[in-house]
Amino acid sequence: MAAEYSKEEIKRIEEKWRNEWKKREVYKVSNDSKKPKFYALDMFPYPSGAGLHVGHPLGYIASDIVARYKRLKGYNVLHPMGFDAFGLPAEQYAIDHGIHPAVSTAKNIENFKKQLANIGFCYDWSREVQTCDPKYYKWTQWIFLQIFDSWFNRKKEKAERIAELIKIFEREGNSNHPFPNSKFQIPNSSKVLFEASEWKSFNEKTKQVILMEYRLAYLAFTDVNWCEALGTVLANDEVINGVSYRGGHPVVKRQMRQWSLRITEYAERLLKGLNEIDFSDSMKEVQRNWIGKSIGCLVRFEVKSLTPDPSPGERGKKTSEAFSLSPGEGQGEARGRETADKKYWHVLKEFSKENRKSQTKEESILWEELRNNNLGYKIRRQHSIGVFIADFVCLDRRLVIEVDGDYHKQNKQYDDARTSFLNDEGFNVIRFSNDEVNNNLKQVLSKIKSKLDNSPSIKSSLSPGEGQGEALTVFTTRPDTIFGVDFMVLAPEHELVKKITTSAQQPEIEKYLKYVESRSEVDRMAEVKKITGAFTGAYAINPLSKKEVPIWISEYVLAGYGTGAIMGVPSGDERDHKFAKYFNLPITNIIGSFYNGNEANPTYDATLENSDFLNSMKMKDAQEVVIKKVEELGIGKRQINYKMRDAGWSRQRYWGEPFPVVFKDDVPYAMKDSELPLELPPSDNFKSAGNGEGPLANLKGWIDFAPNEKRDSNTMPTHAGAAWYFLRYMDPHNENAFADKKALDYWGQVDVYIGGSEHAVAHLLYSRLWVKILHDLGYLNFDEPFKKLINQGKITGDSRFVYRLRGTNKFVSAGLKDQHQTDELHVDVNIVNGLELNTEAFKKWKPDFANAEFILEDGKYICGSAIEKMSKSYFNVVNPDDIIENYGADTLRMYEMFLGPLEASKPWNTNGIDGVFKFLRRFWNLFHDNTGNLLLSDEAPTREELKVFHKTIKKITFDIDNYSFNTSVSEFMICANELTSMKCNKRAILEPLVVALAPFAPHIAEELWQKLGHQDTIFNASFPQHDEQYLTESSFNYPISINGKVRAQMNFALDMPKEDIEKVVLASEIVLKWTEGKPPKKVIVVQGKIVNVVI
RNA sequence: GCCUGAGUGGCGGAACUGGUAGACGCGCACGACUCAAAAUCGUGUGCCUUCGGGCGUGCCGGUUCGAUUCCGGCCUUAGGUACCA
Repeated sequence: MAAEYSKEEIKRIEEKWRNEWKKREVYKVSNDSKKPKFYALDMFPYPSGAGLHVGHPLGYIASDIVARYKRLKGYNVLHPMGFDAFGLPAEQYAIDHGIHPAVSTAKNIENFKKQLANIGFCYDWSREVQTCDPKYYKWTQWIFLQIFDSWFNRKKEKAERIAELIKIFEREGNSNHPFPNSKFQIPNSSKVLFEASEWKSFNEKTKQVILMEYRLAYLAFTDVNWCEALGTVLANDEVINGVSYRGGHPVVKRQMRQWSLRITEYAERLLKGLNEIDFSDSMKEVQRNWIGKSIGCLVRFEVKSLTPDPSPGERGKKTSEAFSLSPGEGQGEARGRETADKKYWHVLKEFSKENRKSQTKEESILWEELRNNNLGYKIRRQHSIGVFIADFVCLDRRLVIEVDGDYHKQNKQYDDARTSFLNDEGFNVIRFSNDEVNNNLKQVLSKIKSKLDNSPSIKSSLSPGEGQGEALTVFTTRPDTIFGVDFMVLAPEHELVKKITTSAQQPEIEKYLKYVESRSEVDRMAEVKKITGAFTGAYAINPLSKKEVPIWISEYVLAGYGTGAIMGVPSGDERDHKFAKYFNLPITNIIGSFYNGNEANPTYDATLENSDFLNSMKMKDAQEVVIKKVEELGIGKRQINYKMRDAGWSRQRYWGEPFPVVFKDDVPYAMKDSELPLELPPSDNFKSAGNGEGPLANLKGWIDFAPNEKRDSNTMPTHAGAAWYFLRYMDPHNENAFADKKALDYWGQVDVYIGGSEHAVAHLLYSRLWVKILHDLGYLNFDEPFKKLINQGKITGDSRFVYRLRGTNKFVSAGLKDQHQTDELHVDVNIVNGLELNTEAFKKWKPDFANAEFILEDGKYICGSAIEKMSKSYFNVVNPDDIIENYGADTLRMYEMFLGPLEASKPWNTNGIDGVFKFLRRFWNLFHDNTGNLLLSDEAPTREELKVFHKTIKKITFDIDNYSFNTSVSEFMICANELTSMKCNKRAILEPLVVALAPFAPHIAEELWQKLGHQDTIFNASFPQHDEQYLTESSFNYPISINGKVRAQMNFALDMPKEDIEKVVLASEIVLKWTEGKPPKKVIVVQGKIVNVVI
């Protein structure tokens, strides 16, 4: 059986083992094993029509090596593969070529699998998943429904079932769990809170609308990125610089009824989770930026030159006898303006004054307890709300506390009317009898306290200006600069703009609003730094300095972030500074010499000036002081904001998962588990149905499938299927659950996940979200999917160019091109050897070039070159199939690893591949004599041979554990070189060495293993372990350096004392030559490392 | 602008917590085999050099007996991100 490692032999070996592995089911993985588990996962590919180029398998090879290595190390290894098979390109292809996405997708998958098979991966194909398979997406839909059936309990910071929420509403209303979206109000009401009794009185639809506001998957009108050309909505991360990431079509903002995932509720947990997982710094940073947490402060500014035109109308009609309700007495300032009906304010004020003077005994008792922040809340008494005067009220928590005199007892009807009015105004009412106050004051107070504690603070939930007078609330991360506020800026869309604009400024504001409206997202992106704006005519009063500053509107303030309003601090903020300069607004310097008059300085280090009580304070310290101050004054509070928005989850597309819901009376209801999957109906019309409806709307019978019952015409984004596929691999054929609990618990987290960094935000965040939700609902015992993530670098292409003389069919060699007028053309890298063009192949390459003529240099045509991304249009694509054809899969695998660190991006250059091929041949030859016959010796290896072996195993084990594959390939080469020069053919060395090589070059290893006489696959063997005893040395060759430069080497025993070494070194000829006999300044001896003589 | 990486021979890249810079491979040069070429094998290969040595890890400076490695300041480059207050 003579054989050399030739092209034909490689083909034979590789094909043989691919078949044999399949036949013997070598890579089938059991869920039932006593071994420790290891889960090595690749990002599953989207099966594009273009097929694989050499860049694609890079990560797959790395994970394959890890998987095989871990298996040899005694782990039960899950290493699956599947396809992210729903998606836009297949659908676009269908529209362009009339081929159904299911057909083209299946064909592409077939092709991918063939290409992958050639490389010899150890995937357990019996676990393959395809996201477009109804058996798979049944569970994508099912998980979606679990999310739909969940809400986020902020108190517990976790998801819970909607049934749980309904119980809470039935018990206590929503005061402990206000709407996640502070702008939402109960339908047909302006209220944001409701009582248990009210919940019960709501009709079904109202209840459903309210519940929708809590669901983690919800349907709502949202601002979406609408791409007219693609006829669909795109997620924020699918829009780049105002155009679609695929195709580069313009994208505009538009309001549409869309499914969204309430990922914002998980912002903090997604952020915290990053600390527990092993992702690269840059990857974590990208996610942190995306989540965009900023800590700051809300501050309310009163609007001054407001001439309100209150329209009490309805309210005024309600009982006017109300004025005389509560007898009372006391002092107190007139803050009622904010809640009182403006028309009656002057009357109410008088009543309040009167009342305070004649307080009941019980009221006095309670007031003593409530006043001066005794409960931690600011309580006012005899405060007018609308046309009523409340006994006590906490404005921030919107709670009215009343002590009923005898009058109320006799008139229950009256109390109800009053409660209902106060509820409408957004207040909760809590009542106590005189008896309770007299006899059980403690309980009364604790009831009040708990009610207050559980009510949301209005400062966080109110939109600026809402409810109370006209005021606007800003969000700032720099409260320390509040004395530097020179103007206010509102987003053009801000609701207060209409209310505060003076008639004089009306035309200007309207003109500006028109301008803003006319600008597309693309325009805005392109001119981000352009300064525009308009003055409203109104002024705001700085709550701390009392300074009046003008209120402007401008595009640079975004409606969607913070409160849509900012305080302009030109000395400290670049944008504010430019704005002030442009519109000639004054600039107050609060940072002294830190401000140079020309540009803003956002420093935190300055000592404040012109800042009243903050003067001579460091900015850093002033931040806390100001936050405390505004909280004390009740005009602001600490606030955390996130940039991240909820994730749009609807696509106006055909080739995706249908939403498993049924609309009745415009309310979506979950389909039953037994009705899943809701299969994608067959269709040949993939064009958008217009009106923002998806292509499914073309199928009228499917959409309106029953009287008064409708389906959703949209489908889910590709992220849906990809958000949980790693769980399905654990138990891919389960028909009763997305995966069996036992399988989920056994496999747990993905131990290593390898894939491209382009999925940093979308896929990885959504996967993390889905896992967190499933964890909260009790399906998983882990809440981060990926323990470790590695981003393989991109392999770039090495392009070649030819230079054509303008207007001719003559091509000039690169070195001479500067002498002519030429056009640069890409040429197929496969017909260029190094830089030298194969001119004959070039003539055959394209008909146009059949008659090409060449101007050569030194008899050769030299091409130009450049590193670019690998792409068909650059003709620089290298197909792995071609490499395998010439060198075999083992060589391809090792060469891809040898190219450089896995995470670095690097250019592909096939030239170096010979080195790896030669190594494998040399390795093969160690086992054979020069006629190709197996020739092994059973003699005991020498100490030198053992040393080489153990050194190699040590290094390779270390390198694989650290994902440093390029250096392990080097180490194998060194080992093969050394053993070759020793002419080592000892079985005791070579047999375990084959096992070590097997993860990298499985085919050759398996063949040699068989030749060594083994029946079973090499992958059931054990990875060799190194033994330190063969590596310990008794002496060391010390480098002797003089003034840090190595001048000589001297061999000393490792246990030789420093002093002795020093003596010998100083006495040596070489050192004497440098010291010229003078005593050295200093001698450093580091045992086992170095000797340094300083002279 | 901001964030995160990276800058080492002709090229891809090594160098563990500061300790012989350039492992391994490609390329190149020379040699062997051959009539010759290819393939293969062997030797050499950071730069300069007056052959003593000098200079060298993007640049400038610092710490140290000793710095690719640590610190400060810059430059270049890749990727991410952006009127986010």
